[in-house]
Amino acid sequence: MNRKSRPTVETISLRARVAPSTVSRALKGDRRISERTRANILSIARELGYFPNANARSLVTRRSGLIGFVMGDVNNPIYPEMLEQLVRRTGERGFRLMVLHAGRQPLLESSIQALLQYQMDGCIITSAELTSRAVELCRQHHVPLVTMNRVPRARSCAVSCNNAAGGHLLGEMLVAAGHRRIAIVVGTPNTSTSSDRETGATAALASHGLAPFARLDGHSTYEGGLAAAHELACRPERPDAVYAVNDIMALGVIDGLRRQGLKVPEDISVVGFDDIRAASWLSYNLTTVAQPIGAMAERALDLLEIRMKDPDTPDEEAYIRGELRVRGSARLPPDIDAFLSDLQD
Amino acid sequence: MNRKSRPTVETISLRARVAPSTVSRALKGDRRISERTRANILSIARELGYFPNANARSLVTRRSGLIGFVMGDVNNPIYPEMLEQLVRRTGERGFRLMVLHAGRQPLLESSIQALLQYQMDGCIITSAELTSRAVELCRQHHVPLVTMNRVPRARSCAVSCNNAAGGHLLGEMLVAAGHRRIAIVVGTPNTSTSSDRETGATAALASHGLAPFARLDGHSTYEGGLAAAHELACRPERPDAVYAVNDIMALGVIDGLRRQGLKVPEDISVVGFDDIRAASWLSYNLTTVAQPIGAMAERALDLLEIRMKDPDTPDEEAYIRGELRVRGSARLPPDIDAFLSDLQD
DNA sequence: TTGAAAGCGATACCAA
DNA sequence: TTGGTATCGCTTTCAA
Repeated sequence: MNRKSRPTVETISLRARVAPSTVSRALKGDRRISERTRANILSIARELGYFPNANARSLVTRRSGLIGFVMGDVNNPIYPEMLEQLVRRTGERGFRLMVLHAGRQPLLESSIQALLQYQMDGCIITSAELTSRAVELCRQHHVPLVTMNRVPRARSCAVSCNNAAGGHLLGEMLVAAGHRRIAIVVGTPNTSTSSDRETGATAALASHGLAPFARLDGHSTYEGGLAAAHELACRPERPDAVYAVNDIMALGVIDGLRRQGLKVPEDISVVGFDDIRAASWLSYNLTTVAQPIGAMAERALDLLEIRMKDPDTPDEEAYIRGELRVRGSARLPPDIDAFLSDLQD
Repeated sequence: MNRKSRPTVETISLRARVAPSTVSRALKGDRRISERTRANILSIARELGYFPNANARSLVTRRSGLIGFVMGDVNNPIYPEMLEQLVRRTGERGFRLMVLHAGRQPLLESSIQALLQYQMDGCIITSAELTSRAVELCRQHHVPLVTMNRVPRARSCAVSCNNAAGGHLLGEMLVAAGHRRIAIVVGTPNTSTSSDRETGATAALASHGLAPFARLDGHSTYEGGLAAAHELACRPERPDAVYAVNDIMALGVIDGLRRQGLKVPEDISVVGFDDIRAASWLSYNLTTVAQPIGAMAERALDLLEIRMKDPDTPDEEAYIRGELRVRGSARLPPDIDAFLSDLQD
């Protein structure tokens, strides 16, 4: 008995005295196989510790069960949080997640190619850099693609928080709280995430006859937020509130303002967007809009699976509403309860 | 011309009027192929946009180029940081990383099986839960395995920060700074990471005739650190320093102490271990020992690759020394320069 | 230096 | 309900 080589369908078929095709069918629960043979085959398989070779299978079925994931900057905790959601949910659906890339640096050509070499059934992208090239390759090779929290210029499916609505909400809240000099710290330029969150807020301000007091680039990093705060704090006239379009920058903003001796929210309000774990840490206690990453991950996989079955399904975009998390980093509107209940409409 | 089906070796062989085997050899740079045919084949391949089918290849070579990764709690940023290192470095070595699991919950049996079904060439584990079962399966099926920052009871390769040495260092530093009532907040019970970091420090204390002032379980989470701090702050006699065996708990400790009105480090020193990004955030400015995750990732892959080539290579463990990062959360020894230069020995 | 052909392990079609 | 067999795309002997 050769213990080195693992059992295959053939091993089982020999033992069970049936054809390999029968084994294959029995193993995947084909209805046409009699209960007897099937039970027999199953027991042999179990006894042998058999499990199918995914490579051989995908060679013939042309479906690998693999989903590629292109991940953004791991220093923004929202991405690891998305990863966790995706890993669990892909597993539940019988797929596996391959991380093709992680970080701010541009996506390598070789990483995109892995997508094709391994015959991935789909791909999810949350990174900003070089997305268009990846989108192009996916289209060309009919690999279903969903961008998460990123609506690319090139067409593809997209799942996103309703960033504009969230930004609007935050803008409204700041105005309702009496703020008039509201600075905005934007993130990675040319990303829909940043611009939607920004325009949502500016629209809210505009509806009250206000314009942003200032607009700074925070590069979607803690350090960028820190630098933006320094700049704002040193101006002759300071803003009375800062809206950073994501939490990681907002934390930097808070720390930067405090270093300049300002109190948050007494001297200046700060709000963010995402609701990463650190937003609820006591040092920050950040008011923010929670990104519904669980629902987003679920929807992303839905969109992918639909297109695996029918590649001709037209692209679609899904926007899922985020939820306001009122904490302590921003002054509250005097009529906060009314304000919040108005949101029900 | 059928644009639906992708080119294969056969497509190329037909065009180049050579045998498929010749194509295969030319593509992988076999020395025996003449420069002429080889150049021809290469140009045709490029023209066709050919790339090999990894599934077909691994079916025959029995090497998939895939490395499985079992990841710990994503809310501890050290794991995403490890992920980033691993993704990049596996890519550079021509491998791909498949995330089998992420989070605190126990590893599913199905995730372990994916390791086998996809014929992974190796596996890296950083999670604590159910590791032993995974180790067992890997051994049984000859899948090289390295645990990162986790030395399991069951035998396998392991790469780790020199946790004992790091703990010792922190203990020495706290004592040198004049602390006498040093509390320790431990992490996930029964993990070598936590216990080594603890015993390293207690040994240092013992060498000065001290014992830990208290020992609390922080569950390796921010919230656990917070709770531990509350408990310590409420005692009739308080510690004058807290050593949390990882940064994420240390941040919780700091926030917890501050909520109780204590100042860090004026009233109480806090040190951690890992040097996650948030450790350097201004609100915390945490003194800690940096885990050399880049070097650890590199070594983990080394160990894996060696065993892919020669499966009989005996297990080994690698301990890489971490580096003290002196910041502002702990009182400094009066002779800090001397203390630091002593570390050179 | 190149070709022919035999697999790798599973699936799926066509028969029976 | 089951069997036989071609096939997926690539690699690898063994010959030439």
